[in-house]
Amino acid sequence: MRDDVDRLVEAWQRERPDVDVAPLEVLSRVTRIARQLDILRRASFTADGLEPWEFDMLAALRRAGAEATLSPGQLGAETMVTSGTITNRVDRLESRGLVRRQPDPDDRRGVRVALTDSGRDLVDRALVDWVERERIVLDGLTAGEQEHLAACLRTIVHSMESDTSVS
Amino acid sequence: MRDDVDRLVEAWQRERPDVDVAPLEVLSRVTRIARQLDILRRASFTADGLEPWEFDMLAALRRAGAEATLSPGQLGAETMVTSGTITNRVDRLESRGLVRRQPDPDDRRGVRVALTDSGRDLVDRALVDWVERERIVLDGLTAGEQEHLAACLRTIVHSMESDTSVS
DNA sequence: ACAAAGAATCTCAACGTCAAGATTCTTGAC
DNA sequence: GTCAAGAATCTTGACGTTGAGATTCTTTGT
Repeated sequence: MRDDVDRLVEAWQRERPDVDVAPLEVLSRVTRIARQLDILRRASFTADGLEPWEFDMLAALRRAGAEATLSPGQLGAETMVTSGTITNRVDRLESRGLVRRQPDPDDRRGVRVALTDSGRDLVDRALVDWVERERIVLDGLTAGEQEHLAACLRTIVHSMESDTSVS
Repeated sequence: MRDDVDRLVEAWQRERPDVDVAPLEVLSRVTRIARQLDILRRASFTADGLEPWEFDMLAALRRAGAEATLSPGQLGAETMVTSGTITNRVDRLESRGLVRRQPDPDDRRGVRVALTDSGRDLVDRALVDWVERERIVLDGLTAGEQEHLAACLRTIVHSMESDTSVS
C-alpha cells in the first residue's frame, strides 16, 4: 500500500532522475511519523487536561523520582528548550499548582522545582494514557518487528547523537 | 551501545514499574531522530544559503516540475502551513528573487507561484547536498536493513494517516 | 581575603506561526 | 441575469520561543 512518502519519492524520481533519493524512504517517514505523533500527543494530553509541553515538564520531574527536585537548568536540558522558556513554563505550571519552586539549600542563586501531589497524580495518569495510545500506533507490527525497528533506530540515534560535526 | 532512549526507558521502569513503556523504544527514537534531522537540515541548507522553510517551499515547486507553478493554497497543503504563513514566505522568497508571483490566467482571485532560474538552480543543488547528508546518517545500516526499516515505517505511517479518530 | 571568571536564573525585544476575519472573485441555483 | 454561497488570498492580533543581556551568587587563583 502506497503512502505519502512513496508519492514524494516518485515525484523526485520523475523530476530529478539523476539523484538517488533512497534515503528519503526512511528519513522522510521518520519526519512524517514524528509530525503525526505530535498531533496524537496533543489529543491524548488534552484528554487529561494537559498541554504537550506541560507533560514534558512534569514527566521530566517524575522520572527523576516521586519526591525529587530538578533545577530549571536541568529541566531545560531534559526538555531541550532555552532558559527563557523554562522560566515561562515553570511560572505557568506553578500558577496551575502542578509544581512549586523552592530555594536551593546549597546554592543561593539556584531554584529547585518540585512536583506537587496533584502534579504527580496528573502526570502518572497521563503517562498511562499516552503509552496506551502509542501501543495502538504500533499494533500493525509484530513484537519481533518492533524490536528490530528499535534496534535499527538506535543505530541511527547513535550515529546522530555522536555526530558533533555541525558544519 | 546504550542511547538516550535506553536511559529514558530505564528511568520510567525505575519510577513506574507498573507501566510497560516498550512502545517508547520505537516512538521516542522516532521523535529524537526527527529532532536531530531538523538540526542537520539547518546545517545542510545553511551551507547552500537557504533556510529550512525556504527549501521546503522551493522543493515543493521543483517536484511539481521545472516549469510548473503552484497556487499559494497548494503550497500550503504541500508544506503543511497555514495561509498567513504562505503569504509571508512567498513575500520573502520573491524579495530574494527565488520565486515570482504571476496572475492566475483562469481565476482572477488566484495567484500562481513559479520558480525563477536562480531558485531552480539553488534547490537543485540543495537537494543533492541534503540527500548526501541523509545517506551518511543511514550509513550504519545495510541496504537490507534500510529496506526493512522503510517497510515497517510505512506500516506506521499508514496506521497514523488513516487514523482520523482525533478525539 | 580579594578579585576575576564562571554559573544560575530571570527579563525583554524580535521573530515566525497560527487562526480568525476581511477582501475579492467565482460558481451554481433560480 | 442575479444573488447567495463558497473559494482564494491577504491582513491582523495574539501567542510562545529564542537568544542576548542583566542580576545575583559561587568558585578559583593568587
